[in-house]
Amino acid sequence: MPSGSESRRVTIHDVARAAGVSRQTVSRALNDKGEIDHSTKQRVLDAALALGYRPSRFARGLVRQDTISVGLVIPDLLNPFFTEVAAAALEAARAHGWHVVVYDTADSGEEELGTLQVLTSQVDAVVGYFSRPEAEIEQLTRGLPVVLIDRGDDTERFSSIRIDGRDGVRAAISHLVESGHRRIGMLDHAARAEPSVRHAWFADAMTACGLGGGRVCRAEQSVEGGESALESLLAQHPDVTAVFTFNDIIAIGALRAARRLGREVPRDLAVIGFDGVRLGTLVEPQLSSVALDIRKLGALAVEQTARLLTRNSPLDPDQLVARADLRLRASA
Amino acid sequence: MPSGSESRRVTIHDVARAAGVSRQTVSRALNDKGEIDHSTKQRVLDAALALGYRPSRFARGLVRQDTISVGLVIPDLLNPFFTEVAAAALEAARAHGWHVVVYDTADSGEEELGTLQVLTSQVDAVVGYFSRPEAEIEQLTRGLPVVLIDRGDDTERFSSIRIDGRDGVRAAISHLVESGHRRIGMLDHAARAEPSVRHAWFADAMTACGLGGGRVCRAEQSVEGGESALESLLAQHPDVTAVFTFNDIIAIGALRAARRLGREVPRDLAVIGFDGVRLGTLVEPQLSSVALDIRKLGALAVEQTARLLTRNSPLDPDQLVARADLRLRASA
DNA sequence: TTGAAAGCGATACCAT
DNA sequence: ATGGTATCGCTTTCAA
Repeated sequence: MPSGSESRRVTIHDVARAAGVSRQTVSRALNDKGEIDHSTKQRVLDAALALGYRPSRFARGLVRQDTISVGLVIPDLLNPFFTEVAAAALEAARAHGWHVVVYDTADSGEEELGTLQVLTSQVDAVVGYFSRPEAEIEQLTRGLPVVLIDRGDDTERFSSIRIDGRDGVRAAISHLVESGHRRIGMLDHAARAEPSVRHAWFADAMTACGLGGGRVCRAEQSVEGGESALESLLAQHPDVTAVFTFNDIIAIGALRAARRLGREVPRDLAVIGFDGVRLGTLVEPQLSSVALDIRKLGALAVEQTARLLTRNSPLDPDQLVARADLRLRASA
Repeated sequence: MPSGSESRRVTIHDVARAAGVSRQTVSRALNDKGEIDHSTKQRVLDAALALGYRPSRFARGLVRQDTISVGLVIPDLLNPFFTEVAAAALEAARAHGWHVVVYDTADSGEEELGTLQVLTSQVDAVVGYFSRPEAEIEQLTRGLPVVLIDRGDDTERFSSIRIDGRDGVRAAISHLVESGHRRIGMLDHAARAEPSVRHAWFADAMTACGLGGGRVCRAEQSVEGGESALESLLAQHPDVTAVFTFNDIIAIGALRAARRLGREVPRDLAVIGFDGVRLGTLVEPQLSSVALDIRKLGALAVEQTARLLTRNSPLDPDQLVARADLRLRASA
């Protein structure tokens, strides 16, 4: 068996002893305070280096109540949309000098719970995506500032950054109709039992355009999910000439499936996604999308967190909204 | 002006007083220890809830020396390769029960320094990408376990996960040659002054195939960088029929530029990238690449960190290697 | 310039 | 079942 490390932690005390000074003097030397003799300081620094001393972040945090850490909870970092949200949040948090602890819940409710469990004792605030009931989250976070992102409409207890794509989706459908499309389908997400809010916007827009409910298929939130969903949709409704999707990743799947099925986009099938991820500009044809300002979304979430943290006039719900607007590219 | 929060922190002491018990009893109630009367426990819990009490993570960390946090330093989270590395590291870290604090250095040496500065007092180990000189990193991390990823060859002081793509690149070039290509170019990265290690592999492979040095252009690590680099390359050497690129993101830029220039891939121009990011399967045509097992890369980095952390037989350099192998798809 | 002592907020150990 | 006391490692305050 390997010879275990039975080495006790090197503390400030050890350094003090080695340098022949008191602990306070060590503290002074290490923290670049004035009021210390240059040679003493050097001696302390040498001793610290020699012993491999590192201050305990806990002990230090205990006395100097500064450093703030926030937990960022993301369902799936590999989903480009969430990647962008994370990057945006990271950037905004850095401006505040915060440390961001990132958790990927792997799109699983259980992981979410486990994450929440360990997370809460490690951070000063929580930002991110949660699918569990509010009561559950509340119980686990007990008093921690929490900012949810894109949490449907059931957000009573927590601040939530809402996404408002109603007008954007309306514009998307209008555009399709003006382009001559009549049989328009939607690829909704499949995560929950009920249709998504985005589906509701879609349905409203269809109605507003004098069209029926539209054909809907459910899709997993992945490229593959989008592919098979489009296949199902077209199998059931071969006459569909345009699709709106829950998000861009699904749309990109639809693009691929269309190609495979020999439908040229946008000639034989128009596709409009939702989110406006960068990835949409890399595929061929470039993806039209009801696009969010994702950086602003992240900044908003962080801003609200900051206000909650300082108990300083939190933004109210109608300021916590990120609008999504139609951004036309090549796919529709 | 907003009425500032002058509220002192609620401590275990306050809860104890409110519940009419001692602090220890509060601790018991909150940590689900046995040896406590049910009604007492309930009373304590109620008091805690009422006061909005949250244990100090610092105080707790000080006495229970468990929770481990590692800092993950990434140059640019929006670069799909780094996204994948981050996701892989996150996953591996979760298995250890670690918390991962993520820092995006925005590809800037200065940010890197700033990050290192604040980071070191917040984590128990550091993993990631660094471009600064080792001596500088060492000075800033002083004794913290550090695991570098893909740090060229100048890695004396730290553990580093090396990427070995020599054979993979050789295979790539051989494949091109066998497909009839003779004039092969490379789009190297432009971050540093010297050519990259990957360029050296390229040059060696070219030599081994009896071809000259090949035409090289520098590219920024972005799709746009790849686009303009390919344009330059073809402007200077219109006779080039195949390119190998520093990484996939640049290759994808090359793909786009080729399309714009009316060169069909792979017929008029073969393209092979490096990294093997998922994104490569989403573009058209799908990207051939000298591909890494990125999850393994992340797992390896975390594994070594764990060993360093426990001072438990760290892996030696030749075990810290991620091989990259040719993965042929449609672009070559 | 330096040191002694008093916290910071929790948990562990040992009494009771 | 509950409370007293020591302790974790550091910084701050105040004397010397």
